[in-house]
Amino acid sequence: MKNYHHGNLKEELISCACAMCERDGYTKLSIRSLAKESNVSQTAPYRHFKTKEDLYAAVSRRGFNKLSKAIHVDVDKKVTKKQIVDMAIKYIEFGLKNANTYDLMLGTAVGNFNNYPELLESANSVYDNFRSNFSKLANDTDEVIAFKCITLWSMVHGLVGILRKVQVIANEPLINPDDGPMPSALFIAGNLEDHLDKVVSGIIKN
Amino acid sequence: MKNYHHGNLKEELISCACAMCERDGYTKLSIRSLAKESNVSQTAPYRHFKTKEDLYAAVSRRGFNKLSKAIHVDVDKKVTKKQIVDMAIKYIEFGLKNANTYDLMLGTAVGNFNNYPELLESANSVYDNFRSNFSKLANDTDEVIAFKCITLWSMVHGLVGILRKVQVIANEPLINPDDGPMPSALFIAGNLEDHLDKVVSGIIKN
DNA sequence: GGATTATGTTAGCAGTGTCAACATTAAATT
DNA sequence: AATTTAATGTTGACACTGCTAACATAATCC
Repeated sequence: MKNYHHGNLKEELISCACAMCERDGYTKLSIRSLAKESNVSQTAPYRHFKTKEDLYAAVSRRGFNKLSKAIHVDVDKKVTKKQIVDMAIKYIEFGLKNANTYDLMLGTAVGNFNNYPELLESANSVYDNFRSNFSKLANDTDEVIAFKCITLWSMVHGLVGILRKVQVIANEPLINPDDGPMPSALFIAGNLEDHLDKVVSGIIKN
Repeated sequence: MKNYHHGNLKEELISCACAMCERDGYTKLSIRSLAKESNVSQTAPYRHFKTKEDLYAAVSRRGFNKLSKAIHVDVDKKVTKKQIVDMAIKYIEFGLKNANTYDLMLGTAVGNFNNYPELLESANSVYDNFRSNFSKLANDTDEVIAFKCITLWSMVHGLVGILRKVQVIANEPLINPDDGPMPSALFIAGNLEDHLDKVVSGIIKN
């Protein structure tokens, strides 16, 4: 046999898993189907991921890295309120455009991030975007900044979850139920900027 | 055999499933383990739930009913801002105290609530608490009320999710990582009232 | 009371996570 | 360079899962 050893299987597995996760949702992602889609034997992935949670962690990490890049704002000293609102919108857009992956990232499939230092690092880098921006907005103590971060992060995280549910649950006329989640989300996102602006105003007055 | 027919199996299955769901998480809840725990054959539950999603929907519905009761405020005409903040705190407490069930309710395990009219009704009743309170707080149009509801719901939903992640991700000193999620949540919840107050203030100024 | 329906059981399929045993290649050591 | 060792692949197997079909029993309806 020529390529008994693949050479770059781990990378290929992760890429493939990321694609499958976003395509079908992480619950449909199985190690066996991943192996099949990658043209290796059923148990080959176990050489690189001891458990399914390990695989989840790897996919999740990619997601956090992507999210971190998506919301990053490159600024030197001062940050304006508008830039924070922009970051919030970028975050929400990521969550809606990568809904399946986002579910994995912020869900409970990976129980404890402490078991996956690299994942923890990537998730931290998302948080650092929040902290960095808020610290450049005003001269607050670390504790106040942390509270602001948690509050805004909760807001945008909640919006990602609720915007996907609300058209089903609330049955409100402001969202067209015939549309998929994306159109309605974009619709709201357009008007949401004002709301986020008000919310952020409330937060930074702390 | 005496009791070949159980008589009240569906109810018992749902109760048992709710307990198992909250105890082990909905991902660990299997129809077969549920059957075993209920002392019936493996496939007996299928007489009452055609698919696993049907079972999820039943458990989720119980959760929404419980949540709806938990956040309900009985008022006649006027609602104060404090009462809205109270409702928000009650919501967050529910989400943290029933974390596993909450994951099921607000997650994607039940894909489309429209397939489960009773579940939809129960979820709607939660939303109605928000709407009812906001409509008694100010004289807004339906559209404005809807936006306020979505904003606040997102806030509290997000907090439920983030408060459980943040002690791991953010590594902030304000939360003791040795504590379980409940103590840290309660700690934050104590100080959170002020923050929620400000957020609600921002929302109702719309 | 007999037919129909509801509700239970047993047997079995395909798919899953995971492990053990084995095969082959790459890397490290002497 | 040869040999040992480690890394990485395969096959086979076990227990568990969702789900269906075929059958058994009990409750209900005419």
